Amino acid sequence: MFTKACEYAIRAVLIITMKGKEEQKLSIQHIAKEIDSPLPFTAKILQTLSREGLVASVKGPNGGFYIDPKAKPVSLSQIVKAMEEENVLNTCALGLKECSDTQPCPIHHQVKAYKQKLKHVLQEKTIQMLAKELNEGKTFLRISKKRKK
Amino acid sequence: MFTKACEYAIRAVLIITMKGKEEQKLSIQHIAKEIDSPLPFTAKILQTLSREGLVASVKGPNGGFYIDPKAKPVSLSQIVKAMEEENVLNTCALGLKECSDTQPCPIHHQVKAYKQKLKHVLQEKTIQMLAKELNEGKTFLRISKKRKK
DNA sequence: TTAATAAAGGATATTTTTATCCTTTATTAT
DNA sequence: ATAATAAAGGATAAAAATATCCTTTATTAA
Repeated sequence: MFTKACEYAIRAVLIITMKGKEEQKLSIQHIAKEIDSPLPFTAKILQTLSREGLVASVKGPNGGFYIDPKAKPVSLSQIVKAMEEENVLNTCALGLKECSDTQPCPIHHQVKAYKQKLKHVLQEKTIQMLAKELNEGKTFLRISKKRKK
Repeated sequence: MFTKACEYAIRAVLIITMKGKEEQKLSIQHIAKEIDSPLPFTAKILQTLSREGLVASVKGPNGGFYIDPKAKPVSLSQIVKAMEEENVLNTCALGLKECSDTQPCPIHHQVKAYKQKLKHVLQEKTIQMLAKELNEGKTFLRISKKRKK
């Protein structure tokens, strides 16, 4: 559905939102380990996210990534857009250049409803909402270790 | 959503179903032109589809591709499977190895419904059904030329 | 039986995505 | 000021997807 880059991006912003504070920023190393992603590739993605203003970053000792608590919540679609994948849900499922309600491809109608719903999810769901559910243990980003007896 | 290879595959089988008859088979050239796809790449894809038994083919003069009228209708998911993309709808949207109803990723539930419905569409819709709608002018594979006055 | 035709198959090339490495810049602590 | 640290940025490498080319095999028509 998304590219690896986009998957890592969403996971990274989630971790930064959950664990990054202005007084204790997260390093690339920490983030990559936490989301189990290749470190240098993750660094590139964080560069993009930082440039796009979706995460805050500071260089140097004690530097790293965090979310400005004054900043507006970040929607999933903002991240998808930052990773230049906005068209995942806007292109024809059969790859036709011309495909629309008036000139639909053979599966246009069947696919349309679901694309729209998903688009809505991406627009409405913010990283902050998802981070909350993660904190509450309702959802997961990594395999929850079996607790010792 | 699908790879180019899979898009071409679906479009190719549709064209073969609509226009290919045992007594008048379709050449690779004809198919590639019809679905506006790169010829040699399309040839490769047709090889796969033929090997998987989703289309019939004959070599030599007057050879080409057609659909055996005695064969069972082909579902979209059969094509997707033949192109080895069955997992498009079975993998976690955030790329997690472990993601399930009991250990859901942050967007598992939101995405699940979408994936299931789409999976259902792929299983239920056959190329024959879609070809019928194409023939009836209800759907399109190429830009319909504006008719002259 | 031979020549022509058209798909099958194998090898190779190009492009995009994924991933890595190295140098530069900003920031902090000493 | 200087050294250490950590992200930013640029250049490069590896892998996968897309695309092309050439030879072989099967079939048909002459």
